[in-house]
Amino acid sequence: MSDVAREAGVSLVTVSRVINTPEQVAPATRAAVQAVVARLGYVPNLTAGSLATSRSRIVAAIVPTIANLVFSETIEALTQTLAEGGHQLLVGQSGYRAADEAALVETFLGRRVDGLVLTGCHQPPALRVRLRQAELPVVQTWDLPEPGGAPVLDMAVGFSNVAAGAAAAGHLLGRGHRLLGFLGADEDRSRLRLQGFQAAAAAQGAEVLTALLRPPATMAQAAQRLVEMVTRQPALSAVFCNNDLLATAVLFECLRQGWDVPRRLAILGFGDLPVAELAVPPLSTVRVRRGEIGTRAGQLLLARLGHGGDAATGALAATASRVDIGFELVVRGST
Amino acid sequence: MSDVAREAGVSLVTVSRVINTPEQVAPATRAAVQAVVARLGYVPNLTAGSLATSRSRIVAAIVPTIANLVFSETIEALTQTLAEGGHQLLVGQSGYRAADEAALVETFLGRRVDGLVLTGCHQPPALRVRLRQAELPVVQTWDLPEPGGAPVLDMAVGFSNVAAGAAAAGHLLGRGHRLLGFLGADEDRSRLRLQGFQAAAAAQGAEVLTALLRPPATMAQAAQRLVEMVTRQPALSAVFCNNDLLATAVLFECLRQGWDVPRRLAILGFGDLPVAELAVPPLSTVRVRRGEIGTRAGQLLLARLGHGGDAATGALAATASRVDIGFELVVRGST
DNA sequence: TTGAAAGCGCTAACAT
DNA sequence: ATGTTAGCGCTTTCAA
Repeated sequence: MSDVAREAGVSLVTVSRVINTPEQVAPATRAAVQAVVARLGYVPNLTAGSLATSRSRIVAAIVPTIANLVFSETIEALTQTLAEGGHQLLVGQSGYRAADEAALVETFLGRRVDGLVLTGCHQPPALRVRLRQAELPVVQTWDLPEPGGAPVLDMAVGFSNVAAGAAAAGHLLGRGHRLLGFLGADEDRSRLRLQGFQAAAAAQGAEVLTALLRPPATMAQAAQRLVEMVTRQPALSAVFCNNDLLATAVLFECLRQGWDVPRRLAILGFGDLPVAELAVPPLSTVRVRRGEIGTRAGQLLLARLGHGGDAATGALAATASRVDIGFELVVRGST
Repeated sequence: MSDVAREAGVSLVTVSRVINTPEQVAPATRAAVQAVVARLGYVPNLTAGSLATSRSRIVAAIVPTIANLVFSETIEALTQTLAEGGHQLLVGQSGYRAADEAALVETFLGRRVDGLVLTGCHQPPALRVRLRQAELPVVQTWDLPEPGGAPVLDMAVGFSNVAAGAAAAGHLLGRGHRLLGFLGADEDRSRLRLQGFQAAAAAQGAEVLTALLRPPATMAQAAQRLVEMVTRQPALSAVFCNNDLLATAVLFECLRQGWDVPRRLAILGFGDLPVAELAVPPLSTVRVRRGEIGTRAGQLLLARLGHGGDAATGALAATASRVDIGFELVVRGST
């Protein structure tokens, strides 16, 4: 920067202003400095800027894994939204392990990230305390705290997985099924859906067979567990798969076994991934707007970080800091 | 840090050493400092550290989109590998747009990232120059430069997409098909495969019908274009889909149309995603070890950044800086 | 084994 | 509209 200043015959601050607040610099001076910047190929050091302003323009997100369309679409939208606000995204993967999540948070705090996006709302107490005292904008995503549970840490975007599970059961019960299967990964959100699913089934005196797969749940596991379930309990007539990919695996397995879908076995998926609509028969599923979770999370953060916002806007954002994006039951041919 | 130093009765440097090179500090001092660190909940500011050392411990990666299993699995492995070496990953999405890619590179250069991972090896000349003069470790991934094309910028991990396309055609031709279909997104890697595919077909006097979908290619587009192709050219007996998801869409469409797979239409996929093996019939496909691309890219960077490496190791890494991970034709029931 | 001094490259606050 | 001064929080000499 001092090279540029010298060559342009101005001081350091002027160069700084040309880069950050060009409108504050006289057009002639600005043009001269910009010419030197271009000629020298000068790239401002954002690290130094961050140190001076104590704002990194970096946001971190922690997801269980990025190799799952469910999360990657959220991250895609988040990256996009943040980029529009001039922020970059640092990604961390917890692998569904709480210890890894805590370690990642620690690293990100060290980087002085401007905000943090977490997956889920069931952080261990120690981590909750840590985040509180860090006074860092935090958005919890994907689940929303259930009444009576731990409150929102700061901001949250998601929906009630318990309600989604209940809606899934409601649909299948409405179709006359009395023995339901539940196939999902053994992780937070899936268990919440199971909770709602079981409660709704129990309320109508129906039974639920459960298969929780070790995360990350694979399609092969799903197909195998399905066959086991049906073999052991031939009365099983409907299964709720906690992810459309698992549902697709189950659908193919039925094709292989010669089981008619939905007559022999009804299949309900989750997520409404592209495959759901195109499958034969098309999959009934619970639609969740994954991208919107990322977009809203990004917007909440940007608002908090004072993008085009005065105090009033900040206050507004604060009131709306718990966003329920809901879910939608999409009934197609598989149920 | 000065709070810690004062409380522990030592100087700043000592605290710094306890954090970065604890073995250089006397055990008693070390323990005392660590106790204060814990008590105060001190988190070292990595931004300040980066400024002082001019090493950010951040690597950036640019992919077309993260919401595609093809790339997200690479990113997953890369994140993992880098994390083991104490580096974090900043992600950027180009959306298949060269201008966005260049803008992202500029931002990342400003962050003084320690390394950069790019998708593809067909960067525009201006960007190539920029990267050269930045003297930044760069890994190009997914394609490897073809002989006669632009050389590797610095390091590369990938395979020959042209050869993969040729292998795909070779397989279908060997099955006796004379009129082949090609279904893929209109983007670099897909076009390279098309190139190899067409060349191999032409060499045996076979014809190729091409459908290039605007990226990101959707399953719905694929199903629709397939029907168009088959309707117009009933002699079409085999189609190479440039992604197993597109192949799955095509497979379902055949089921819907009542076209037997592989007898009426043979389907060859690309990638060997989990769905390929479980589909009915299981999809023949071209297997690419997506995770390994990320792992190897991460290893190349860490080696270059001097992890456990002396000059000799650095030299070794330099010689092996073009890694061909190959591909593998997996023949299953769909061809 | 520990410490003092001098930056890293930038920006905030206050001049002018 | 532009400049001066004083840091941001750490690490790197070099010295003790």
